[in-house]
Amino acid sequence: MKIDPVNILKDHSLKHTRQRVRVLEEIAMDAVAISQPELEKKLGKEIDRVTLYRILNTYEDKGILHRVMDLNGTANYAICSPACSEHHHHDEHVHFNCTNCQKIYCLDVLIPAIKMPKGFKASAINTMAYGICEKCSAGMKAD
Amino acid sequence: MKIDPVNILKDHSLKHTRQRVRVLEEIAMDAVAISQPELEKKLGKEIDRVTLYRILNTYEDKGILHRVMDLNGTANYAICSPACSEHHHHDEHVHFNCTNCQKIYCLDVLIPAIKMPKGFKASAINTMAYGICEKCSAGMKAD
DNA sequence: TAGTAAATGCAATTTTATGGCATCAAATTT
DNA sequence: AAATTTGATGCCATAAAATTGCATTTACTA
Repeated sequence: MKIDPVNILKDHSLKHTRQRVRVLEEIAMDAVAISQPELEKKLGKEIDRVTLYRILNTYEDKGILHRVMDLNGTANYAICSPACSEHHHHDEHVHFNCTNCQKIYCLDVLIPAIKMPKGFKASAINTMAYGICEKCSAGMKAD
Repeated sequence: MKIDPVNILKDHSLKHTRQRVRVLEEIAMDAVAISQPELEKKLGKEIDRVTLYRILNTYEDKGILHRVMDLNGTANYAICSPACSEHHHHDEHVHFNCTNCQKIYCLDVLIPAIKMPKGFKASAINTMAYGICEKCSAGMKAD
């Protein structure tokens, strides 16, 4: 799927700014989710720290990015599927957090249906697998 | 299952201190996981903030507690099953995070087996469902 | 019960996140 | 195209969360 930052912004009636485009470019670059600290390291020279926070929040609110927490409670971001809309995310695939390189992958595997106990009404579900990713198990540095 | 803080400490060759016992008591009290901030609020008068951090870390390392992250990246703690041991957690049940009262429940539902893509080796897996818990959907305050 | 090893509490520091506000840039209107 | 309006950005200050170092206290051992 081709990512076009300009159209994404237009579709969500967000102003087209250099900073917003850069953030989307950076996140779309990898097939994996990228963490807030990593983004900050990559973009820190061109985008203010505070602006980055605000852009990420806006994108999450609008359903452009989805946020996944890793083991350390650090936020990781990935592009949402087109099914996502404002205030309603559909990232119902399994995520994989490599314990070696820390990267988070969006796997092309759906989360199996889970029967909830009586009284519990689930509206979203999230599965994270932890282990070694393909790159790391192949012995190459994933960075 | 009956929780006996003193025995738990003994079993893991940890010194028996007032603070450590209190933390275990507090966490064992509820069937739900309790967040670090909540613990801090409850124990702040009797246990120093830093000590609480250290105790929780120790417990997690030893496999006494397992830590679950909620949507906001806040750490939540629950007593591990007896199968947990040092550096090897087995909390392979589904968690439920109520979006109303914020509590995290350990459901008595196992995480379904998930087929990993070629090259990905999962050693642990974690599923969190988000929605309304039984207490909140029954219209009562869960606090 | 004296000695030792470890846990606690406190102060200081670091890291991470948020809020206010002046300035600047993008879209809109004329 | 220039002016106007709307909102995004950057910087400053502040708040909140987490970590480190060290003196003191506490639990276990001999």
